[in-house]
Amino acid sequence: MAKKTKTEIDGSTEERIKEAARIVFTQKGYAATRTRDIAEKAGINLALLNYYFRSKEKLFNQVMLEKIQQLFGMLLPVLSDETTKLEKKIEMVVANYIDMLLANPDLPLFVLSELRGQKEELQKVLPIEKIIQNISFIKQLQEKRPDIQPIHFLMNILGMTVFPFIAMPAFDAVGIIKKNDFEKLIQERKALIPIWVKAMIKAK
Amino acid sequence: MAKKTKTEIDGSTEERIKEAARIVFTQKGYAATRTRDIAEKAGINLALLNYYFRSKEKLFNQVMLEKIQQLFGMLLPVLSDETTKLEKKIEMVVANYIDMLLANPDLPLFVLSELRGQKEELQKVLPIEKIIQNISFIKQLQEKRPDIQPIHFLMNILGMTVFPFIAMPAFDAVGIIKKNDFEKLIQERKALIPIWVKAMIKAK
DNA sequence: GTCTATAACCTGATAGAC
DNA sequence: GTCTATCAGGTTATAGAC
Repeated sequence: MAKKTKTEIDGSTEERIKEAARIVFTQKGYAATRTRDIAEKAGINLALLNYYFRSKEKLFNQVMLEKIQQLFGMLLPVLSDETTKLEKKIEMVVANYIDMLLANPDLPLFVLSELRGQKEELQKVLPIEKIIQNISFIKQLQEKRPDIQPIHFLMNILGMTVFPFIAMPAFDAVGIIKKNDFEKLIQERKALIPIWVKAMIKAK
Repeated sequence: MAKKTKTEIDGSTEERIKEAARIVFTQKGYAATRTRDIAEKAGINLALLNYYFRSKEKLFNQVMLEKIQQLFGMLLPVLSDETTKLEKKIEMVVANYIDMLLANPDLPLFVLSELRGQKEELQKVLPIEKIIQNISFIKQLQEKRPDIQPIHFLMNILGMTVFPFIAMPAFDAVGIIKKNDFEKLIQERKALIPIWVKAMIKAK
């Protein structure tokens, strides 16, 4: 049996570079990332990175579009399902989101910070008008609480779910949460947030 | 009357540089900021920046320490006051925080993203042990809900309050919120969040 | 496709005149 | 204190050999 090449083990060179780019970009951000770091992590030479992706910026844009979809793309299918009732939707969104974030803890901070000043990017990826209206989630909220803009509840759900991941580096640095306890805390929140949100919706 | 110099109008040169640094660093982050941009914004020469602050990093650290205190420093006095009862504390924290954030909308995203991987910084500034225990806010929460870790409620308050500011660039880019409507929305939340939090604390 | 060597550029920092 | 000019180092991107 012939000895396997790196490519056979880890996938195509192009994909290896992209995977390295995902890791380095999300950890350090665009400006602080050096293409040399990506090349080294991918186990290839710097010239090869440019051979495949032409430039740092083009490589970044590919990664960024993926990450944006990863962060926002999951919301729509759940929120717009007509057959699921409001309470169930809240549970599903929170549970799905938390699972995804536990697998990608630095995703939100990366996307949201790299998004400052780059307005064009998002609008290409997401069908905006459809999100705001026609999402049954919004209608369901309006039926229950016509006196409060549905966007408030969406922000509350996202805030309570996503914020711990954004603040984790700070909370960890300050010693409020040891990194080991974090996942336990987040798992507790998976059950608690839906309870809280339902109470919020009823609150007068 | 003699013509006024720039310094007389805008404050000392050192302070003008620092103010320019605050703006540029918070908008673009450390890595993406060029000292030339700061110098230009301050209306001085690049050499002068180094004359006053020795290096980009030293200037950044000064700004960063300020911003950390601005973001976290306000919490303790309110949360640890023994004479204020829980409900009132919640109202005060939310109202004070929102006012501060409206005046510094990109503060949270800046601090939280620059904090990745820099653990030392925070611990110097904040007396951590005192925060976690001995804060009457924590005790008050434990009395009402001994079955839930107080940190959950702290995260909920901060999440609901801070998250809109972190996500605003994204929400704006995607067209969910026009920038003009943002402040109105935030002002609504100033009254709503305390109501929601109180409902959350009662929820079973 | 992959490498080495290098070009072209940019950025932080300093030297030295005023 | 403030400026101009420049250095030293690092970074992206490409040329050219294999």
